[in-house]
Amino acid sequence: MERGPRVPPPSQDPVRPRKDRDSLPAASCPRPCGRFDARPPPQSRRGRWLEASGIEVFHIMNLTDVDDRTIAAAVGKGVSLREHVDPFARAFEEDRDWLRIRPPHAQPRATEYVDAMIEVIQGLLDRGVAYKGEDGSVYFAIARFPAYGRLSQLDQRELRAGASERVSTDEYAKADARDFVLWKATRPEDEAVGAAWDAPFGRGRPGWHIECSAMALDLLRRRWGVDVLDIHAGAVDLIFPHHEDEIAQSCAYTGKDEFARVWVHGEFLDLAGTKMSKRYGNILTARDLREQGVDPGAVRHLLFNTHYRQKLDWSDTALSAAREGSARLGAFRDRLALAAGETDDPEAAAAADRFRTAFAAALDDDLNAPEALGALHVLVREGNRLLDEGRRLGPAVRAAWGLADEVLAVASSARARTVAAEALTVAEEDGIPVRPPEVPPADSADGEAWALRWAAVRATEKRKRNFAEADRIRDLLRGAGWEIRDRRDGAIDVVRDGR
RNA sequence: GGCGCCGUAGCCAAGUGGUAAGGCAGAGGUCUGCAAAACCUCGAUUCGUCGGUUCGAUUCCGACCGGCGCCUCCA
Repeated sequence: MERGPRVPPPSQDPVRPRKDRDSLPAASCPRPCGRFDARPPPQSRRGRWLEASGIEVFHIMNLTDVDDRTIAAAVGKGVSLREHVDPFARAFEEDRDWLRIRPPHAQPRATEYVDAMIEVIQGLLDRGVAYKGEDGSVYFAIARFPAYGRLSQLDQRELRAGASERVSTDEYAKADARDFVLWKATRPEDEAVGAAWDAPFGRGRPGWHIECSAMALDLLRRRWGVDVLDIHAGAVDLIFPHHEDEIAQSCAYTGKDEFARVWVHGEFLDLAGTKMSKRYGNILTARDLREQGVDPGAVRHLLFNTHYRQKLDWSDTALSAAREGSARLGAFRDRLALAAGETDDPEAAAAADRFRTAFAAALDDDLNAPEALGALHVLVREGNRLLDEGRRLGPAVRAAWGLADEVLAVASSARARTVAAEALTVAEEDGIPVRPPEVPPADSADGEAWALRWAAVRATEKRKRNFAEADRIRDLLRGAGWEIRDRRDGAIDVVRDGR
C-alpha cells in the first residue's frame, strides 16, 4: 500500500492491464452532480496518460444511488429512488462531458449490485468480522481487523472512543463506537422509495462503504479474476473513514493485504481560501461555469496548473490567467493546422523531441500536470517562433501537439476562422461595398457568416484606405464578440471571443 | 488534544543538496495604417522566520509565526 501516491512509471509495467476505479459518492447529492469541490477526478487524467502510454486501463466509477440523503430527498418529493436519482446522474454526465472528462468504462449503480453487497456482508459475517447489532443492522467489527487505520495513519492517532462529539451519543447499537455499518435495517421511509432488499441477515439496505467495495470487487472478479485494484482514486476527505473502511471490509473479505496498490487522493478546490463546501456556502459548479460561458479548456488549464495533491484556490484572477493561457494554446492549434507541412524544420523536430521527453517525465512522476503544462507552453512558444520565422512545422510537431491535446485537452475551443486574402472581396454598388446588417443575427449559428461578411467589407475598406470605417467595423464585430486579426499574408483570422 | 498539508517574483504555480519551470499581469522592442495575435528583451542574489546538519540548503532536521484540512456516514 502506498500513500503519498507515486505511481510507478508505466514503462515498468507495460502490459499488465490496470483497473482504475473511483468511488464517486451519491448520484443524488450535489457533489457528483456537477459541483467540483474536489477536482475532476485525478484518475481521469491518469487514465488519459496511461492510455496514451499504451497501457490498458479499465476505469470503474461507482454511483452511490442509495444513502440517507438520497432517500430523504426522494421521500420529500414523493418519488421513487430511481426517479429521484436519474436526472442527477444525467446532469452529472453532461457536466463531465463538458469538462472533457472521459466516461469511465463501467459506472455501476449501487442499487443494481445489492446482491454482490449481500454476498460480501454474508462473507464478513461468516468470518466473524461483522456482527448484527441490537437494531438489526450489520456492523463491521474494527477490533477484528488489526490493520485498520493504516491508510490514514490512524494507528498513530488517539483512538479514544467518542473523541469526536459527532459520535458516541446514540450509537448504542454498535459494540464499538468506531464500528461502521454494513447493512442498515429497513425503515418505513426506505420501503416507501424502494430502498429495501431482502437478505439472509434481514431486510434492509447497504451502507455507503460496502457499496464501493462490493461493486469494484464484483467487476474485478468477473472480468479479470482478481480482487486487488491497481489504482484507487478519490478526494482527500474520503481517506477517513470511507477508504479506510473500504480497505477493512475488502481485505477482511478477500484475505488480501491490500485493496488497491496505489491510492490517489486529489486535494480540494478552495474558494476564497476555504474548502468549497455546502457548509460554507461557497459552492461552484461545473454548471455555473458553463452558464457563465467559461471555456472548458480554460477550466482544465487552471486545474492542471496546480498539482492534484495541492489545494487549488479558485479565483477570478486565476481563471482569467488560465483563460489567456488556454486561448494561446488554442491559437497555436489553429496556426499549426494551417501551417503544418510534410516535413519538420530540424529545430522544430528538436523542439518536439524535447517536449516529448519533458512531458513524459513530468506525467510519469506522480502525474505532475503543472510541469507537463509548462513543457507544452515551451513547445508552443518555440513553434510560434519558428512559424514567425517562416520555418516548417510538420509531423513531429503535429504529433507532439496531438499527444498534449489528447492527454491534457487544455486548449480553448474557440477556433479561428481564417479567410484568405483573395476571398475577401465583396460586391459593390456604386463603389460602396454591400453591407450586411449592423445587428448580428439572433441565431448564433449564423453569427460566423455574418462576421465573415463584415470582415470582407472591412478588408475592402482597408484596401481603399478608409481606415476610419475599417476601425469602426472592427469595433462593431468586437462588440458582437468577434475578434479580427490581420495576418501578414493579407488573410485575416476571425475569432469568436470566448470570454 | 491527535493526524496531516501549505507558506517560492504583483498574482497563480512547478522544482532541486550546488545558487530557481511555466502561465497571467506589467515595461520596452519587432511586425502593423492603427490594432490584435505572435515573437524578442526585462523580473526572485532569493524560496515565511530563527537555529542546526553540510564544503554548500530554498531543497534535510528542529523550533517558531501564519494559513488550511481531517478526527467515524458534509458525501
